[in-house]
Amino acid sequence: MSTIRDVAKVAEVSVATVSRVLNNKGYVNEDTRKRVEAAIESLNYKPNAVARSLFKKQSKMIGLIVPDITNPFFPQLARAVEDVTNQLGYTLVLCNSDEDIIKEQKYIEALNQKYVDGFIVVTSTLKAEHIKDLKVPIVALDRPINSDTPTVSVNNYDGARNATKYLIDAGCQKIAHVRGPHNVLPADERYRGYLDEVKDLIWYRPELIINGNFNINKTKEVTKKLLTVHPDIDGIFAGNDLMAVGVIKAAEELGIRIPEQLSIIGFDGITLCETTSPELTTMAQPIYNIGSKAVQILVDLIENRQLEQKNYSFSVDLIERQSTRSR
Amino acid sequence: MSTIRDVAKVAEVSVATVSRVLNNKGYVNEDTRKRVEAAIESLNYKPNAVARSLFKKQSKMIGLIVPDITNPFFPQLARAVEDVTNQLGYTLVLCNSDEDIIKEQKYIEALNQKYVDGFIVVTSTLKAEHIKDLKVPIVALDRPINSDTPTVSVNNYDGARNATKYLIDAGCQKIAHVRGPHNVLPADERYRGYLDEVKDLIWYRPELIINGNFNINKTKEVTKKLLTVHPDIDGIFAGNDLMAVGVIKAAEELGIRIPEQLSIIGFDGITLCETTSPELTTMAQPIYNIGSKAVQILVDLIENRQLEQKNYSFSVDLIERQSTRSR
DNA sequence: ATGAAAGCGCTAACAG
DNA sequence: CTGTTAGCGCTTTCAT
Repeated sequence: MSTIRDVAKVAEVSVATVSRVLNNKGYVNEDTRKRVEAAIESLNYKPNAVARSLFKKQSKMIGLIVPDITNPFFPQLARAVEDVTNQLGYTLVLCNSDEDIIKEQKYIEALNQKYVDGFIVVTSTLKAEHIKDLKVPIVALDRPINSDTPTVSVNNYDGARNATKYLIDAGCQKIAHVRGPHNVLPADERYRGYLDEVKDLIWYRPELIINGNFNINKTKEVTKKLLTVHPDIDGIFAGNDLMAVGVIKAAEELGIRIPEQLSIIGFDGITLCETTSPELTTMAQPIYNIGSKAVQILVDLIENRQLEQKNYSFSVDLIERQSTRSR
Repeated sequence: MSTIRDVAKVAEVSVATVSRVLNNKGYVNEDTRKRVEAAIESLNYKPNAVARSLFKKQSKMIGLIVPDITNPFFPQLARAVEDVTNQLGYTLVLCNSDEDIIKEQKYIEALNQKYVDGFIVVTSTLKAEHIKDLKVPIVALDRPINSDTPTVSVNNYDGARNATKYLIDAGCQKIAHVRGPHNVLPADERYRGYLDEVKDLIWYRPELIINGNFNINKTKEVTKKLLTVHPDIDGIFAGNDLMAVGVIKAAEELGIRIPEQLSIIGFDGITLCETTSPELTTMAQPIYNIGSKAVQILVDLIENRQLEQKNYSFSVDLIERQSTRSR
């Protein structure tokens, strides 16, 4: 590993000059630049990122904190984030928080000590108070932290209304909703969307709403119970795709045919939708765009560029597959 | 952000002493240690990891290079790797290579400049020559690089034999194999296992082996073709779970019932197996253990500990689910 | 047991 | 246009 001094020596200039050509900054004569470049080449010199970090107090790294990369929504997001992070010259540090505030804070602190330049976080536990004296920018993904923190997410309320409407339009006469965990904003919003769409319909009853906790097996259990008590349910809007899978499993075990007897629509648009049988109709988030936008915003913030917009709310698209009757 | 100097000042000692208590190294009087600790506490001092890195030439970070975190095998692996990395006091950098040697090399170089302490790589493209002058340890995961590089993987050959045997024992009379890409060792080994198990059986023919490239849709296509030409195939060993899903899709479209008419067994044991209908029988890798072991080895290497063993080959376990007839 | 000082590799005044 | 130099915050000889 050669250093900037070695290069300087070979090129017969000072380290300052080498630094100038390295960073394309300040005046440097064309000939000496050539010499320096030749020296760099011949020594196969690579600048030391750590030394640079120490001086600049930034590391060209960003931290991504997700609840659990194992949840199939996150790999796609992480992929987008990693791609763009990299394209913009940064390096991605991945952290799994398990929705545990302690872990989140430990990660943030540890990465701060490494001069990480910013964070992208998916969290329901981290609040304004926890990040108030963070000196680097942070952007909230999927779930807002507070109004000061730039957020990129999706219009869950509208998406949920549309999903529900779709089921109604497809002729469903009694539509249930499997909601996600309380106090996870997207789950709450999707619930609200469903409710506002059906609350005035004659068949509506609060018992049609059950909690699947964004979890397949939990959903399977509660759905089996629900379908047993209300065998006339002919449509279910699941608060996410994972829970929609749970609904499929429940229907299967009860011998209910999808979509003939029961239409199911999910939410998120993860690739898992295409591997189930029947394949899942869903309200798809533009997952890649969301991740990508979050990084762009973060890097704008890091590099002190003006943000055109602080919050981005993407809309969600219906993808019709086999789990719903076509209208 | 206070520095070690601030602490020294408050504790009325030299920075050297502070450093000693920080690192629990060298002599330091009990009283002064107390004073220093109090100062650290009162200033809420956190040592600067970058400065430390610069001096020590190591960063307490490790790089994980996988083909694509979006492939459902990798999130589970990444999760294990991240967990253990973290438990051992390191930070994980995630890289998606797309099996592109150029990207792999770019990542390695970039991380080297950050003094990353070691790498865990899943690759079929990286060869000995590419890593020969890497100064930090590297461990190969899932696929070996060369005999010098510690490797943790699974006994693909035996697993494949057992998978095939299982189908035979379950009464299948004509068993096909959907293999993964050539020159990806696990795919080759699984193919070999299948072949050795069936090559002497009277029904065996080379046409029973098709290439699904570890890809769902490709597999669906080739399998449909195969099943059309050979409608008497009653068992398929898919080289991984993803391809097994493709097989399910193919059978579905052809109206072939699983497992009554066709038994399917996959390989890997990803969680996806539990979301399909029918749920997939598979030869499951101990994915978490594999990832975990890889990190342990890597950190042993980083910290100059003697390796008990350089290569680990885990065995693979049959998990019976709904896609195969029970014997 | 403690402190002074050099230096990890780089950048950015500042001088010239 | 180029060089000298002082750090960035930490660790580690080497004295004392």
